[in-house]
Amino acid sequence: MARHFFERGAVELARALIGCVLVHETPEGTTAGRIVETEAYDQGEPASHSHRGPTPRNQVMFGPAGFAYVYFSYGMHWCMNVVAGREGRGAAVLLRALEPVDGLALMAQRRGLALDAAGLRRLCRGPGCLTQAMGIDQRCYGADLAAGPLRVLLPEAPSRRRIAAGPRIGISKAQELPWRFVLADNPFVSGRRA
DNA sequence: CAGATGATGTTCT
DNA sequence: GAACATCATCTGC
Repeated sequence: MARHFFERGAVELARALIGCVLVHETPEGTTAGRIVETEAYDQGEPASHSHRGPTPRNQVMFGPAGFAYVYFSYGMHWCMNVVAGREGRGAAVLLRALEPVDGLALMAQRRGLALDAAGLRRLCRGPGCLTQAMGIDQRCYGADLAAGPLRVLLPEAPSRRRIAAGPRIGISKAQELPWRFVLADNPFVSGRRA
């Protein structure tokens, strides 16, 4: 994926990433998933980690677009963002769910799930779940998503995308913004559909 | 199905 | 001390 693809505002990038494929090559094997749910975060609204300016944790959000912002959530889970916007703007897109595409056995092993219908649906449903399935953690902080072992690809066969927007999940501020995007009617999205 | 709750560590006030 | 961009598991419909 060319750098140019990522260089736009978080809301626009959140829509554009729906249907793209996230790949991670590790010594254990390769996993890949189609992005079916995203959320936009920008320094101009109070729900964003970048709202109060750069800190050691969020500094990559203020750098150039197309790099990974990975943070530790609730003492248990890793969450992954794609940095958006121009350098100096704290903007990023949270990946909330993937449709598993490749390396399903490795994903199931990392998640401790069986590869039956129920396990398959839960493999990458939720921001903490998809990072566990893909083997994403603090080592991926700042990773270049345009080229490298963790990267974003355009879909091989771009399907017609019906994208629905709604309020973001799990936040207490700026709840009115419809900055969550899902691939409509996709069974792998987390939470509610809209 | 919906709603409540505990586990757990980092960051900020 | 509180808040937190979560998840699995429990309860009661």
